Amino acid sequence: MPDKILVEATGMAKALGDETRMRILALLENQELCACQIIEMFELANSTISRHLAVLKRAGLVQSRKSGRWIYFSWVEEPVGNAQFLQQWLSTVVSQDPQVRQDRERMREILKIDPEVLCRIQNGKDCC
Amino acid sequence: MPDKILVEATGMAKALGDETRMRILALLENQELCACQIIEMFELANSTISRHLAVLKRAGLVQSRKSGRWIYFSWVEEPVGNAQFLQQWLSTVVSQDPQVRQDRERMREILKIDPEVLCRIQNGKDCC
DNA sequence: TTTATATTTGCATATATAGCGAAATAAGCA
DNA sequence: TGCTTATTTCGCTATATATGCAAATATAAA
Repeated sequence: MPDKILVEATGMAKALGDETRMRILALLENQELCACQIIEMFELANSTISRHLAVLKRAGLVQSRKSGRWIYFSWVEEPVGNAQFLQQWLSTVVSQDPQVRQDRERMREILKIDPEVLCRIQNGKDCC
Repeated sequence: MPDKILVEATGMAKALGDETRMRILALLENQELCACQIIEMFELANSTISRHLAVLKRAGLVQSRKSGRWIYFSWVEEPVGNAQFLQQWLSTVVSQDPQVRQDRERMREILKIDPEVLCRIQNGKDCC
């Protein structure tokens, strides 16, 4: 629990002030996802998504854990202070948003694909 | 109540993602202030503060009213949706922050000064 | 109407950040 | 030990935005 709560809060707000990051957080609400699954969701370079995830992590909004070859991201468990409040806010936001609903449907399809296949597509030399 | 809640939420988060704007909001929590009083608080050009206030207003976090020569800013009354949630969050944030406490003490002093005098100082030709 | 003045807008600059591709890192696997 | 590969970091460009100064706008006062 930091001393400068306002500074921490500002940093978190800044992290939330990007639509892509908001959508990433929406996907992570109830489940953890590995980077390649999130990358597959957006039409952005994997390096870009990686950066967004780093921003969210640095702000204290998500956590990550390594498992085998993959890194899984999720909302921070048992949040306190600002993180707790903002998670509650996000829950209400994402529950109402049509874009989020659409993203989640698409994520259900992505989850059916073996992560190995996803990564091969994303990193393979077989370009468009 | 907009359709794209996530977009609105992102816009509000972006508006909150600046320390000066956070401190302005903290000052406005329980009282309305005219622009010149807020300007006096920060060592920034009056145009800069004006711009910050415009950002907060456009995001739906503050409102303004004209009275005579001055324009008074305040938190939106009877907020709904995102604004309501964020006001609650801000209330908890600002209640704990030392910087905010310091700002408020200083604002008490500023409020003792006649706004006419403040504006004369801020706009007068008698520069440093 | 003319003058004074509170706030905003326009223009210019500096910094921050989102984006991509390529190279680097790190972690299994053979 | 090498080899493969999931993710991150680096170098770069383009866009966004925070800032100040000066001009414009809007309102009150004379």
